[in-house]
Amino acid sequence: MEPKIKETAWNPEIEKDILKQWQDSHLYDFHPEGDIFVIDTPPPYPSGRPWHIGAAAHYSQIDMIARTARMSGKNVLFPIGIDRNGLPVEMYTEKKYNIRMRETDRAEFLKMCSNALDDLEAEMIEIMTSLGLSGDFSNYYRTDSKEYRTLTQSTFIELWKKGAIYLANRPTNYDWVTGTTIADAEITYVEIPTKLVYMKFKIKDSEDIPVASTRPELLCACQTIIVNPEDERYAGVVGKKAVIPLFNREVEIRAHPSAEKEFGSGTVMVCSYGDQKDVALFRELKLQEIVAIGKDGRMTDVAGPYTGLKVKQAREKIIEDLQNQGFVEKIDSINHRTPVSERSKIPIEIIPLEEYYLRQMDAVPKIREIGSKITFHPPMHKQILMNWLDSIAIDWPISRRRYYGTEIPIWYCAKCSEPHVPEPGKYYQPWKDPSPISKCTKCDSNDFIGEDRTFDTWMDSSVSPLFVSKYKQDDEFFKKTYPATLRPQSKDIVRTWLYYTILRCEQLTGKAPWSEAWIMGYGVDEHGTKMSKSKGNVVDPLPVIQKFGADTFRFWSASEINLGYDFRCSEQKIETTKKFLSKLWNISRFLSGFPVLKSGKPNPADNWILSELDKLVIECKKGYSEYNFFIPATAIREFTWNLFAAHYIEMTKGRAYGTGFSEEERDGTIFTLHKVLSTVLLLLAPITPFITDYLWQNLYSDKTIHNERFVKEEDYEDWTIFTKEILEFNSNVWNKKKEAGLSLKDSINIQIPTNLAPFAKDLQVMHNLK
RNA sequence: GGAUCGGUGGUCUAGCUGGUAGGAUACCGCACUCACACUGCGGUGGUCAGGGGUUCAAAUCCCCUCCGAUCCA
Repeated sequence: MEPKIKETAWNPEIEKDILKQWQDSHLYDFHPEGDIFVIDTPPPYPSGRPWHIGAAAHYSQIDMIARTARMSGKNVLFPIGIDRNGLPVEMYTEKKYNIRMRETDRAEFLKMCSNALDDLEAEMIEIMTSLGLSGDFSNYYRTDSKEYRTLTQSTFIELWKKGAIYLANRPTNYDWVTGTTIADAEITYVEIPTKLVYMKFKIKDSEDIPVASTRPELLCACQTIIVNPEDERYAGVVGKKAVIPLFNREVEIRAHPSAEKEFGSGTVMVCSYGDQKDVALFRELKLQEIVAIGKDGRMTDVAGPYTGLKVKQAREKIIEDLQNQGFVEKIDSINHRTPVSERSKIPIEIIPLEEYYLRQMDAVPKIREIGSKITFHPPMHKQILMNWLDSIAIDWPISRRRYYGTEIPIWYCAKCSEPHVPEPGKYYQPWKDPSPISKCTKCDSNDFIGEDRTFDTWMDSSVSPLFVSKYKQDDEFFKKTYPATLRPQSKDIVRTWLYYTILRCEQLTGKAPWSEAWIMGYGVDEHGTKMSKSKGNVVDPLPVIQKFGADTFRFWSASEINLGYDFRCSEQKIETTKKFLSKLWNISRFLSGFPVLKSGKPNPADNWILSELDKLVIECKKGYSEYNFFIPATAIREFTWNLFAAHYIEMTKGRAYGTGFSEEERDGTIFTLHKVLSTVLLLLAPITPFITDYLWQNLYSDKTIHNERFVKEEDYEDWTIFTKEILEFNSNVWNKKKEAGLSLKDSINIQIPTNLAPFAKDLQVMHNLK
């Protein structure tokens, strides 16, 4: 019999034609009716080349979720967005054009950022398309678009009017060279040779204690000394007052576990602010802050004789003075892990600045309640959210001294400084737009100054479920699509994106933004370490996909990634995954030589494989219901390769060809062969949409597989009790032949076990038994 | 300092409501050319991180220690 499929291997080039077929037929268009399933897709950030291979795997899996929902009969809204706000693109642009943001015209700088993003975005879209994502590419959105930024600003104005926003002075990371607050993400750590100075602090009625510090210039801002509670050396001085050298001010000595016994002297002076640890301790111990460093990077007047000196100069001078007055015990030279600004390369300072805050402290109990009702896949990652809720200590600072972000829509009265927000529903750029407010509500002045700061990008990202559901734009659509069904994302941004989204959506709508959250680990290199450009272990997904095809990449992703755990990315593993697609292809090629029969009377071997197939269907359904594609991928591969092809097809080949069997016996098998393959194709369709659609349309239908529904289990009589014995018998025969130096085709005399009597005829033909 | 996850043949991974440690890859050997060399069969290789406990029985449950990854401070 001539196989209908001619080629002997799956050719990934075919994917392009299939993709075109899908696009032309608008196969994945969303219809807002019936049973609706909304995915709150993460908009990826195009911060540079190449895109992370782990991200490509991530989006492949999100697509599997969409396809799973579609095959379960849902109408799926699978939006595609690109996140374009924030600092990384500013840094990318500065580097690319060798310019500095603050020395460039703002409008011009924004244009350059936007152009840079366009290029990076194009490649991202290309990867997403070629992966076969069934998302809505024709309406893809950008978080820096007028529409999106209008939403961010409108929701801010809404919350402003509810009194959820306030201005406060708090310690923030500050880069005094470029004059801006910076986020933790913009800080890098470098080892810098530093002097660790052991200073003598006097104590009343006790011996002096040594205090080691790398920041002696902050002595004037010291508010307490801490020692480890288990440190016997200092047990006697806890609770006593120590005198700060040079400044003669008294501070209390306290016990605190964050003091390391092994580091330096075992005592730590806590100053406002040497590092993030100091900030936490000031907050925890409710200490009064003393601002020692100004925005110009110089010591303030609390530094007494050191006022006006730059931090580095002040440090040198103070060490000299301490030595001259006998306060120095010794000085060690150490390499200190110092936080520096990624931009200016100088150590950052932590200084209090006035920024806008969004109230979140009072919302925590409500968020905890909402969070507990959201179904997490896998359930263990709900803990990340709950732990975070327990540790929230301050409100959310939302203003940033940056350019490429959504502008904070506030105008200040030039006379009395009273802040005014405009009406929601429009996009405002206060740094260049004329004031939409005509008269100050406080002093009647008509002169205004626009705010020049932008929002933290999470202010934009946290309203994504509202944007995709057309909040305040299309009420009818909103009612049908909000709350969304599921939020897919990676686990490292649970504390940010997931948390902020619940917070903001609850504040605005009073509801949870989705009922399910699907949390993925992330891609690490083949040795298990994080990929980063500096380490040079980044794998570019584009050539890998071009070389092996999207389906190979997708099947690798499904079979390699256990939901919620980190996964390793190795090109070699992706390559070997291709073998399975070849196996599937060749099984289909073999079956394509037989007519497709709609029914047949199954023989014992057919009953056996059909009941194994039923087991597989149940297993896959379990995996799909949890959106854990690792389960169906590995189960299908195991079944197809090691049961169906290796044993069942070999057992029934003779019968399928019909030599020495009745027509009824033959047709029962041909029916079963197609029944099994068509079921496997349906089960695989969400994972490998290209090859399954191609084979489906060549063998079973003139329509796409992607309009089909999942098969249901059929409750066959259970023949799986024979599985173990069949496998053992076959293996036994193959081994005996090998021992005897016979070819697999040669005849051999082996007794078929009585248990396997129902399969005797098939086994006899298969092994050419005497 | 806190949290989460992990430590199983050279490498990677499944098993973890306790009952002979499974698979992939690599390596070695053999075979066939039948839908498939992108094949089939077989083999070498493991004190399941270490220690203690519970049990007739522990990779699996409990405790401690060590190591790694990530996040938060």
